[in-house]
Amino acid sequence: MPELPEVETYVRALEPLLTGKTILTAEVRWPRTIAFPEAARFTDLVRGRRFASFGRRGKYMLLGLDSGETLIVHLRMTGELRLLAPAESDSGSAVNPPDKHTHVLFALDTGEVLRFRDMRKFGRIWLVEDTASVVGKLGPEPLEEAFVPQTLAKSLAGRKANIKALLLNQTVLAGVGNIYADESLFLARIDPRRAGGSLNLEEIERLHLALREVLNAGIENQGSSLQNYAPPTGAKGGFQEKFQVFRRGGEPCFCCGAPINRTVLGQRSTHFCPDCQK
DNA sequence: ACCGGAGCCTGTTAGC
DNA sequence: TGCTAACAGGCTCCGG
Repeated sequence: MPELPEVETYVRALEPLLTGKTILTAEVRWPRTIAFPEAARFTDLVRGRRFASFGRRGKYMLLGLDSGETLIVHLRMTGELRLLAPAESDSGSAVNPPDKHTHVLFALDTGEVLRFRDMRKFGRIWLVEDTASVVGKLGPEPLEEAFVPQTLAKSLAGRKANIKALLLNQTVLAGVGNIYADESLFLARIDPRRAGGSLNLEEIERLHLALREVLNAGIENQGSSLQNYAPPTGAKGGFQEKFQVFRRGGEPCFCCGAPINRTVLGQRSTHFCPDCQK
């Protein structure tokens, strides 16, 4: 569920917490979490490395190390990173022992421990020299200036899949997930069931603007906190308070009062106003 | 090239 | 009240 605004919030929070700190050791408890390289090699390679840079591509966090390699973290649905103070991070500590959902631990030179937890075990971590091997196929960043309506128009041209499914497709656009897809389509007043290729230029311009507005509003509110997501500082995001349609099936549209429709598109629950969105 | 569906996971919720 | 089944949704893989 962490999407672009949540991951951006995460990276901004991690930067001051981790900059300049060194990984003494890493422990992998659920090897499948490490997508690349093999877990034993992963722990070898990160040992003694210092956090040097912080970035994001789509829903991927890019944590640059002083070796030149990049630690890439994808939280998928329920992943989280927590930095624990020395007093509470002692592995034998009764204060705050790692639970069964803690899959990777990084002991830092400050005595702190960075824990990767993930209830659903979908989250993944890579250590690569070339980030393109992981994020190279992603579509454009929706908040960068290079992303213009024409970019979107090219990706949608001739596509028969519904626009909702295409917005979730990370090769069309990087970083949009179920929440921000539904909210953007509502703001753009476009029916999520429409074939991507059926949108005219004016609708694509509306959608382009809506995507940027909704994603920026998400970042300004530090993301959306539903069941599982909270930034590493522990403070919760607030964008869930601003939802117009997401998880509002059956409730009245804030714009026209019609009950919000809930259906499934692209294997995802989809929420829209049948009157406002055409 | 494109599209839709299965599978990966487990805690929470809905329904009998 | 207690059990089971559906649901949540990020992504990859596979068949058509």
